[in-house]
Amino acid sequence: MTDINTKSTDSPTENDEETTSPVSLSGKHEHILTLMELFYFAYRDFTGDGDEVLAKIGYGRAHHRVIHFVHHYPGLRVAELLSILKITKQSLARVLKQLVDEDYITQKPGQQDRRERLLYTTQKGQELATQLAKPQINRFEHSINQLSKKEQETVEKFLFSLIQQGNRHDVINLMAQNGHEPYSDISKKHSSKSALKKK
Amino acid sequence: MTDINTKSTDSPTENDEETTSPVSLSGKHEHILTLMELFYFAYRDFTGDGDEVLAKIGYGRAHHRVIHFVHHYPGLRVAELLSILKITKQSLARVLKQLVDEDYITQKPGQQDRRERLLYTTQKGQELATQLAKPQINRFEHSINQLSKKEQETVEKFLFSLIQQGNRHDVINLMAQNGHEPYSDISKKHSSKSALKKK
DNA sequence: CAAAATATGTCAACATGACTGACATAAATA
DNA sequence: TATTTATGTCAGTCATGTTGACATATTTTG
Repeated sequence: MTDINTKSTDSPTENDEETTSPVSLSGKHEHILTLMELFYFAYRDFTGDGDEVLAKIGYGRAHHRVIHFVHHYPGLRVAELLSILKITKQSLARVLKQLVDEDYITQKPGQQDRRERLLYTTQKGQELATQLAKPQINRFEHSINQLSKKEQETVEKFLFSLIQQGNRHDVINLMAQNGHEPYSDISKKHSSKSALKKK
Repeated sequence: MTDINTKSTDSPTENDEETTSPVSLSGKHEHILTLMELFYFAYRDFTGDGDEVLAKIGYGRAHHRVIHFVHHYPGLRVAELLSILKITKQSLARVLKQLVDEDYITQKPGQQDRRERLLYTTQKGQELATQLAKPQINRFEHSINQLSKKEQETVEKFLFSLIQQGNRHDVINLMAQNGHEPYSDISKKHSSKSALKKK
């Protein structure tokens, strides 16, 4: 009941047998749903940022993600990348192979464990990574600059807390590689048995 | 310079011809990059929430998105859905057809404009929508509950500001259908020529 | 040291969900 | 009446995800 669509007259007058009562049954969580949608819209536009550049070289968003993480975490192992992206080996192999073949990424055996193939961006890869990152960084910079330091921390805390419990250690460990301090509550104990970290 | 990977000994000693200097050349925007990654990880886990339920009925995330928006905005027009999802008609048609055929969604001609096919969830569709929403709502609720009212507004403002300029009106107009007030700065003027709103 | 475990790569086959571009219909509008 | 609009549909293609099996090199373990 109660009509919603200010837009097109809605309120199915006839043949409303099985349609729902227009207004959000979700009423109770209306505010949360709205926030979820803002999150969705933000991500939708965020991921679109690199598309033009990618299209020019025949790459997709999967390539973008790979090159981003390899660029930001040089020496990343394949297993770590898989854990970050949460896709299958085969899925990664396809895009990674292209990136390696086309000289955006190189692989080097680890020194301690020579089974590992540590990933690095080449000069060419760095240039691409930088180009792809530009619009996304701008987007985030504009948004974050409208916030106070304290507010920025709030956002950071919020985003971190949205991450699946079991994945937070991995994220912390990953980011620690670039000198980042842990996040609030989580980093109290644990820190070993991560799916990301080495052995 | 400066070594990064605490993990596996990195620092490519030999054959480091074209690999990059390990540490983030991105140094300047290190903090922004980290925030972007948190955003990515949060979204990654958020979207995974419905997977089990979806798998049981042979649906994918595309179905989830469609049923979510139709459920939350009963009477949605196809054109609005296309504008929300930013995919092509054919892409939408495929999943929408399945949802209609399998009685999760029904279509009714608009009263004013009978060319329109207003979308509504059926009883069955509502149940599915509710089930799919549950884990995501829980995720957001937990996170948002850790914040003060003021902090919640900060997060909302931040997410909204991440949305592409040209798309913000559409989002506002869409959400207004469920009685939501505009967001901060943006809603000063404009409000007509939206890609979403009716004629 | 031999056996088991690990890190990675690869192959074949397949599913989902995007895309393009063309064309059709019904209904609203100029 | 002619045009535009909202929607649907067809054919074909591509990007990216999946499974499961198997191969190789290397490290770790009993």
